[in-house]
Amino acid sequence: MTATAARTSPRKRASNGAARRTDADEIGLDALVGHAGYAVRRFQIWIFQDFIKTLGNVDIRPTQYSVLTVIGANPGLSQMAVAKRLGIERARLVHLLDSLEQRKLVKRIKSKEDRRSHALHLTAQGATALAKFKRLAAEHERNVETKIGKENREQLLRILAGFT
Amino acid sequence: MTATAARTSPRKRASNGAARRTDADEIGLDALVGHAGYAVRRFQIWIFQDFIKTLGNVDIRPTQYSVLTVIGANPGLSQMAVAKRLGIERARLVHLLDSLEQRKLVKRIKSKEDRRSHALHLTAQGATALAKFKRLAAEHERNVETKIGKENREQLLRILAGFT
DNA sequence: GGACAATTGTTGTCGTCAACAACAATCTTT
DNA sequence: AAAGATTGTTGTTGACGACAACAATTGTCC
Repeated sequence: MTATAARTSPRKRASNGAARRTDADEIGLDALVGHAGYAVRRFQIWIFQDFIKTLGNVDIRPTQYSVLTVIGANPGLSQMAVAKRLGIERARLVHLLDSLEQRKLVKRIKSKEDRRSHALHLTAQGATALAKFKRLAAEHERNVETKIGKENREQLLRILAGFT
Repeated sequence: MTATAARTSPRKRASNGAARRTDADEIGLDALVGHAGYAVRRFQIWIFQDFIKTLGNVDIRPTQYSVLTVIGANPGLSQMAVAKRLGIERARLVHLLDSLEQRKLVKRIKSKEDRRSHALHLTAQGATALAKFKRLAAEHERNVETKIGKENREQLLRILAGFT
């Protein structure tokens, strides 16, 4: 069946169909090449791994970094606003903030205007920490440049600017 | 409340620091803009959601599609080879194949050459199903084109070709 | 030829993450 | 005042990546 040139063929392919190139890397992807989603996914995994490794000493993951950055740039936002801006669920943000608050990087201040919501702020410690994180994140960004090239990275940012 | 210009202050920022632009979308991202990882992540989420929605009727997710595609293009591969080629863990592939085998799309054939390994093949049903999946995937790919533009999509594929 | 290391598929655990659903407290609307 | 919407919270589910351990089998090395 399929593309198997079975039986009498000189190329080793057993009748049960076990191909003998298991270890080699010449495995075709067929339709997968040309799928943007596949390439983007693989690249996203690589980029996150590099981010996690580069910020490994300070133990900050990409999502945590994005939360800290938004709060730092917009002090006083509510959890709902941060979640909506970053495209994460408010249920998920609760745990993220629990962690960041335990580490004394962020504080929740009960709003007097809307007693349902919390105003989010960096602590003093959080502000200085974020400055360090940003330096490491810039280092990570240079790794990306090295990987795909300076112009390619800029083109990528232009192409995907609408998703930020 | 939200847009309420609170009490006497002209500029809305209470003493507790609750900013009054919770619902609006003019929230700065500061350092996040310029981070390739953030843009790529957001784009990847969008693209996967569109894929899942477009292939929703046939209940096929991106990872499942990639496995079927590779097996279809390279019949007889071992699980190890497929896992390595797609960059997924062989432990994870076990569950994926369990599901696909239950749905009669894939079959594991015990290899006689290496009795540890399984030769992976599409079933006849799996082959015809994959043809349908590919048509739907092509439709999804057109959605991507519509979203970011034809040339941008092609540039993206060129830039990220090294990760496939 | 036989001990030892490596590989393959499998099972299991852990942590991240998206998607929902439900809930109490609190606004908003009418 | 009553009904509806919003905010933060808790919980569940499932996909996914990363590890670790294991039995069966193969490869290697002496």
